[in-house]
Amino acid sequence: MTLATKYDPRSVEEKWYAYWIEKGFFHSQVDKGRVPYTVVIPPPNVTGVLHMGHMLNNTIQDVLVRRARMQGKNACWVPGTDHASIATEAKVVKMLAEKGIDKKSLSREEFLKYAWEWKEEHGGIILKQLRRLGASCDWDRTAFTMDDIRYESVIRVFVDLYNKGLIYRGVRMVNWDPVALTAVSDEEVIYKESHSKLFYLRYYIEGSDRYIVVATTRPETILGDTAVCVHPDDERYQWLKGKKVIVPGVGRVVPIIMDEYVDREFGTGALKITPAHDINDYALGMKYGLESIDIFNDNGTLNEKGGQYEGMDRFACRKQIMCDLEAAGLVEKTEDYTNKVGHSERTDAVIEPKLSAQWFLKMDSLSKKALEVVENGTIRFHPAKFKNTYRHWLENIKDWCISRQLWWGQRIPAYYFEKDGRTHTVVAATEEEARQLAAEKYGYSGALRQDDDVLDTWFSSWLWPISLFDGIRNPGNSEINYYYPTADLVTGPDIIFFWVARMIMAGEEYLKDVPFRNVYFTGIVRDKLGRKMSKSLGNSPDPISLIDKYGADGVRVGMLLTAPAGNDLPFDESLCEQGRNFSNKLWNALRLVSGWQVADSDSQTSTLDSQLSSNSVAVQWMEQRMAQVLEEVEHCFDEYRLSEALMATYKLAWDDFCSWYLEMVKPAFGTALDRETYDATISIFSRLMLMLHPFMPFVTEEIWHQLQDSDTVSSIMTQHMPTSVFYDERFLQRFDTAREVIAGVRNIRATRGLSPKEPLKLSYLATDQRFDISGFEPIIAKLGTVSSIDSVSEKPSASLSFLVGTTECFVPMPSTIDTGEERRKLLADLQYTEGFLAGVLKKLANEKFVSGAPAAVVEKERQKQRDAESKIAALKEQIAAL
RNA sequence: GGGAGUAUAGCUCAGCUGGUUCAGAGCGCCUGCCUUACAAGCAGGAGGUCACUGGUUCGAUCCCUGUUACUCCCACCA
Repeated sequence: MTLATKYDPRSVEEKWYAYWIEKGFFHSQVDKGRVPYTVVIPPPNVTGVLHMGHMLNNTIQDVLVRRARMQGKNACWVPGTDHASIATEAKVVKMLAEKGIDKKSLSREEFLKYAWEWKEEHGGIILKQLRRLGASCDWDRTAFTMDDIRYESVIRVFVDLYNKGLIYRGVRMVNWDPVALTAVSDEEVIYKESHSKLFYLRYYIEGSDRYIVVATTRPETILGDTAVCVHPDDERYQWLKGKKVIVPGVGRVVPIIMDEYVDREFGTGALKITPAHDINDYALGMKYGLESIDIFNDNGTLNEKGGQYEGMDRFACRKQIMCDLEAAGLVEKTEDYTNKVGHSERTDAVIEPKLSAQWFLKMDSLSKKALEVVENGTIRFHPAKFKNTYRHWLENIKDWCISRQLWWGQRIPAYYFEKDGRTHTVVAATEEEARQLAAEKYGYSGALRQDDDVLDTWFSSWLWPISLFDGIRNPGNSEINYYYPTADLVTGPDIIFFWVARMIMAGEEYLKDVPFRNVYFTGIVRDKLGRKMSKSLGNSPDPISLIDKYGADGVRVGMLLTAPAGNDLPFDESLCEQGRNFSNKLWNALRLVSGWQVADSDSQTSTLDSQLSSNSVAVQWMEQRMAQVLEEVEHCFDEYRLSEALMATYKLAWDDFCSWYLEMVKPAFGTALDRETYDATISIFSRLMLMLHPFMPFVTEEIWHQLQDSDTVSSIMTQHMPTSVFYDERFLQRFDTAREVIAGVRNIRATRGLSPKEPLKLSYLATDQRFDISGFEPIIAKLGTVSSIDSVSEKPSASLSFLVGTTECFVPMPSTIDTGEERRKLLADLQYTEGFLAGVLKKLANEKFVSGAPAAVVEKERQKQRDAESKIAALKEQIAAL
């Protein structure tokens, strides 16, 4: 069979992925005889499309999962999607608007029908895209945070936590998103620096022509002002005690209050109080019994309390009101000011603090346990620095606002009814149960009204590792018992609070155990300029086009090569190119090997390659080198250093295997390779594919198959990952010496203009016992094109030399050599070495060093001295010989 | 305002308990090569005061002080 010069990923990838699915290799089921290895995917938004962050994240998961599977573990990677309430609802609303349908004109049921249709149509694209990447998810288990099992789990948990007294409803100041028209949690508010203005407004004292100046960034909120506050110890304002002021432009008379909350240094030291629109003002309002005037509609426009500004948008109102105040002479001055303004994570709208009735989850007891398991190492973070972030958040945690004024999500199972002039609440999983409860507790049997709100998306995500195995509805079922806790979680540090911490809480609450043992935090994928990849910047490459261009293996390698845990990943397409080149390199190694003629030694001895003697040494070396790298790789995986593990394997394959090993055993043109070496080569090559398979699933499967007797094999996926065995370090070191000799010869050829084809006679001065190339002579001869290797006691005349360690090696000097150039080089080397020796001697002359340092260190220094001295002598001789 | 982290070759990063794995890797770059596996390649090579400053030590890229620069997280200063 002839193989194409270039590796073609496309056909190979399609073929093998279909094969893997067909054979059910990704599927896992409970098997008590095997150790489980579970990973749950961070569920992407159901309507999302794959971006580079997903690529990185899922590549890492796949590497871990495939490796575990090959280690004989029962690997189970559960995929799924998140309903992403706000994001998805916003998309559906937008889609409807494009069709000319206003959400407000629809009933809840009608809207949800559209939403589910949309989900069925557009949902799950991202999971299909993951297949292109090679993700070995157990697709039979694909879940959705709003499918029946997950929906019911969420509802049950809500009821349970309510019954435990951990969930309560209350009127609080919450973060209101005026675009999505819902409350959001503290974590969903992103504070961004913004260039705004600080306005200084005059508040006249009632019945006086004196005024005080108050600074504000939000002049429109004066419509809701119900007090002005100063510091009780502020000398400037003592005279204001008990006075009242007139809100500028509004005319309302409000009291002056005095409270230590006020920062005397800021602005004028006087603060306007708008209890309805600022969290701190709200607290002060409560403290002093102030009226709370809400001036906004839910969508951020002014309501009827806004008087003449009614119906205006809050920002338009800001401008207008300043205009009007200016005209009325009520503005003292305006300054540029930089402050942080909260934006909605989902809609980017400026968050409005708003007083409303919401559901909250108490965090005190939940967070305590969650902190403990990370502190005591039951769960390990990689990198560990995120423990700090985690601790800080949990120690300062506030109750979680879990209700959202949306329709797309799990509807809160709280039911209301009126009896005896009061509103009562019952919480139950179904309306039927709620009815019973109402009857039992309150003797009520009329109609119930269900709460309109749905739950925060994260209130379903936090159960993910449990609900995927139905561990909420069926506690103690065989799946949850077997697969939980999961092994590794791979996610971004940006959702450590949203998701990681809360999953830990849910795990402790419902299974009394952690949800995972390790958390691998990936970095953020950035572009070459260090900018975050985003749609608006247009700097995010489309992952699928990258796969089309470089192959899935190429892209995977590209992502992994520069992605140490927790570090941001400056993505550059050339990395994928490197990955693609590597695939191709492996492919061509296959082409080489499969083109070899093989001869059994007893039958066709005469046609065997004459270098046979070097082959067994080569095999021996490659085996040892592989064992060494396997050990290194195992160590890397233990510490979740995936990019290092890949790089070590990459070098083993490219440098050691291709550049050295294959060159060593490669038969001369027209000759055959002995059977023994051929078999060893196939074996080594195959194991190399196993080592690379977690990183590059497709190309390794393809090559591995071509290396086997095709009728006896199933898949590389079902093979066992090789493990490190004993290797002889001294042997490997001695081989490196031989490598240096070869490099030395090649260097001389390259720099002195010697033909690469003309054989050279090599000799060396055997003065240093560390220099031991015995057994490697045939290899040196072959790769260095050397016709003879001799140990000599004297430098041969008319020769060029190079040093390997302290040993001088020689090749005959060609007549064309430029002795002047040669002399300059040697002199420079001599000068450097003399300087080096001087440093060593100085150190040895230091009495404190000789007596203070360990004997071994001093001896090393003495060795350096001897080496330098002999090198200097050698260099001087060479110079003289010129 | 609080906390954490980073600073090593042109770029991205290793360097685990201070001492020949101490100055490394990959990419890039330079110079030769279309050597019958691979130019998506082969061979060779050049690049660094280990951010700056003091200190501890016989000895510091590594430990401690301080400085500077950048990054991230948290926080209700209008």
